[in-house]
Amino acid sequence: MRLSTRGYYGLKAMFDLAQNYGSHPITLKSVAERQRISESYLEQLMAMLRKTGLVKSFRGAQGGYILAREPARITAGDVVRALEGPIAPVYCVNEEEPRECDEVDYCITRTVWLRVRDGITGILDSINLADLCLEAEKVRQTGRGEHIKLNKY
Amino acid sequence: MRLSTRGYYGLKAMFDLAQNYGSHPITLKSVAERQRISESYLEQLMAMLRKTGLVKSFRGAQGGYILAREPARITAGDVVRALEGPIAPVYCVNEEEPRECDEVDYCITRTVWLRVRDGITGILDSINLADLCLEAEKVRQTGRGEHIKLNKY
DNA sequence: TTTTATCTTGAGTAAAATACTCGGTTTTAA
DNA sequence: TTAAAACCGAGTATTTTACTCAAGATAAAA
Ligand code: FES
Ligand code: FES
Repeated sequence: MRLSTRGYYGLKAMFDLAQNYGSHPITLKSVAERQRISESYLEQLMAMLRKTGLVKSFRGAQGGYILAREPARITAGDVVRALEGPIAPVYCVNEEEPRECDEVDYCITRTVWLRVRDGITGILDSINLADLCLEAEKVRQTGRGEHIKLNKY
Repeated sequence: MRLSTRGYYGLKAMFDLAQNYGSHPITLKSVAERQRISESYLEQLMAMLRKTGLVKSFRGAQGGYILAREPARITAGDVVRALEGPIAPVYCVNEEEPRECDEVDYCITRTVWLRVRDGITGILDSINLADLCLEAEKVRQTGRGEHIKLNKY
């Protein structure tokens, strides 16, 4: 029940861009450094994010990446779907092309995965990048107190 | 964001045992047939379920498996954890041994995964095998109407 | 115009995880 | 005694993950 590092790194990168939203393009290199992601790996992720229209890129010197729209209009769900494909704990409840077992009689368990999927998507779709920036701002002001508390896990 | 087939098959198998709860031990072979799981693969899964104390086994002729306790006291979360390990969409929010990134400053994204994890565990822990049996019973009585509706996905 | 910073593309790959299979051993009810 | 089961350990093909690398395209700046 694990996300790959694509979603993990990807959300970090998008959050980084969100925090720099409104200024000049941000270079992949600087994102990679701040977020401690391999530069060449992040290249691939950014390519996916660009292809799905979540970021815009500018080539050449002074180039870089910016969010394709306001942080408030990009959700964590958008990012995860761009990098990991449709959300589905198991094949038969895939968001896009669900496949069914042969024997419907024995598919009661499917309702479990359906509920799990809807739980996940509900949460991911309810969080946008502006929320995260706001939270970061709060953490910065309270001297990270709040964040430390979260780290009890 | 996908479960492996272990959790998928495992829940099916446990549901099968739950439906036969109270009678004689059920052979692995018959579970495998009904649920269309490879017999030798299911062997491994049952071994894991036995080691975590969710099922009891009886060897020899007329042997088989039974649930180790009432269906109402076994949750989907128990089954998934037994087969896939602690639930964690990303490493740093692992239920058991969370690892943190080096830079707490950039860990706002962690709160997302934390919420996702709690969403998943909340759902999985709230569903027990007796619930599923009840649902199956309902489906059987209403001629599967309800189940078909769910399959719109 | 040349240089340099940057994105872009495609190919390649090592390691891990997945989803199994198989053959043999042990146990136990009939 | 026999046959039906669980048990065990090893092996393996395939897929996925998590990268790396090198060459090319583009555009701003010198
Ligand atoms: S449709 Fe997937 S469990 Fe049956
Ligand atoms: S602790 Fe995992 S994203 Fe920072």
